[in-house]
Amino acid sequence: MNARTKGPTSGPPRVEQAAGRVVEHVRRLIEQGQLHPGDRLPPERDLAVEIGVSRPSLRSGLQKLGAMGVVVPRQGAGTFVSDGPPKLENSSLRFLAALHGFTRDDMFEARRVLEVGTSGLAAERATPEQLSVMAEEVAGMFASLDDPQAYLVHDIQFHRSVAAGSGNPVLTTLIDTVAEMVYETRRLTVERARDLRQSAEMHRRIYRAVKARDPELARREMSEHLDMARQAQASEEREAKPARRTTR
Amino acid sequence: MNARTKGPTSGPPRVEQAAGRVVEHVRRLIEQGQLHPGDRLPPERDLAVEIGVSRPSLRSGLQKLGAMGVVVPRQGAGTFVSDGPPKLENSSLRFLAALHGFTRDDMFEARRVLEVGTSGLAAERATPEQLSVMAEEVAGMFASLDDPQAYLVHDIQFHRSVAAGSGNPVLTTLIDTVAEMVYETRRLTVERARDLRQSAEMHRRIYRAVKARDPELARREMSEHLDMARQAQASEEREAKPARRTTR
DNA sequence: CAAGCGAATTGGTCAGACCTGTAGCCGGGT
DNA sequence: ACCCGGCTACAGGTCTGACCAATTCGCTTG
Repeated sequence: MNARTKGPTSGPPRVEQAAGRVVEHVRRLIEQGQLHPGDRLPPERDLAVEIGVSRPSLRSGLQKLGAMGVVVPRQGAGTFVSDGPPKLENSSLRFLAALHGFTRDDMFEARRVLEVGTSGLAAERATPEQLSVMAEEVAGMFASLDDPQAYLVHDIQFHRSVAAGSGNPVLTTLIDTVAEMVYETRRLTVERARDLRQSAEMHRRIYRAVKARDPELARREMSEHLDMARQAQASEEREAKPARRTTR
Repeated sequence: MNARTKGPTSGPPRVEQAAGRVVEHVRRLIEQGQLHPGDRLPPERDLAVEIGVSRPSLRSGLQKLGAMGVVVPRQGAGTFVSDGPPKLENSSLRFLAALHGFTRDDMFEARRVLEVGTSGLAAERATPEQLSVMAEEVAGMFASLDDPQAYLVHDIQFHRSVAAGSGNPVLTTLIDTVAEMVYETRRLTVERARDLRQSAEMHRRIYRAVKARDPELARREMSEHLDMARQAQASEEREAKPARRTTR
């Protein structure tokens, strides 16, 4: 029975997973410099032949790459290598949070470690252009003290600009990933925020420390700010749903 | 049921991606506590019917979840919710590195920001058990000064134990992800390492600072150590391929 | 020459079939 | 009575082939 004619192809016991082969193949193309951000991949039908797997398998592999944020498919147009800012798929952290019970405080703490260190680096290296972006965002915050949602956008952008000022894309990516999760929650509660002016003031102090090239001060201000922000959000949440327990 | 008869007439622009639906469905199961780490998912054929997509589409979704490290398929047995330590798929960072040209120094710097902050937290909170794990790994390092590969394993485990000592799973996960990439390279060059004794000595100093509950000192020692490690690896690499010219 | 239309291209999905690996049942041998 | 071997149902892994939906772009037409 086992000796019966093999299936449609010469398929020997391939231990290689088809989807995995696809990922490997694309990785090789990228690492060999044959594929750059923004490039279009070959059509699925061609690529499937090229790699030697069926189209459904190829598609599984592309889904995998899509989940990693490496490629972006556009129906009717093709599949493209991601060209936006580097970003780990945030849903990944979401799942880990749900599976292992990460708390909001854990997130905030991780963010604090990341951003405190990064703000110090930014104070050492931020370019004048980057500094001016920070300044604009601070101004934007002061200009939208009566519009919490708009304020939140400037808040996010300010932190991104500080991260960018460090000149380290790895740190920028990590901060984006963690911060996004925090902000996702915040968006729902920010309407209840008070003391937006005080928050804007703290951002301005961070900016001034960075501009003054004082890493130590920048770290201290950032640390203080994030600690305050954590408490603020906790209080907003308590107010929003006093009976809400931790979503385990 | 719900036969989505998509007649050419009433066809509403259902942009719902099949694979996306699968991910959403599983996420809901997890967040509702109906699926815990280690659990087995329903068979693909059943799950496909339950969600209302075809099996190939379901499989695409599962690949996506697999790429995020949420589920682990085992041929013949079933698909299981990951129960190991939380971990972002490292290949994700590999791709970002290849796509956006992250350098080894960028990685080391990110690691330094993460681990310096985390070692401070560990100094404040590590439990006696965690401290003893750290001590064991330090001992392991001293015991394998003449076996670079074995030394490297203890090195890795020591850093993990310090991260664990912070009690913050988010930080632990992030450090694992970044560190893994660094070690991946290191494994190839560690044979050329010199000064393993000095490295072990530095680890011991970190351990003593953590045990002494001195966050400031722990941070300083960790920072110094990682800076030294970065230089060591750079020198190992230069030695490994001195004739390597611009191949890019 | 410009606007509009339709065919070719390309991703998105489905259905059915077959192979391979795993785990548990069951019988025979010890 | 116990243990070991093969057998079988189950579950994941893959393929073929087809059709739908969105986009692009060349071609026709006013």
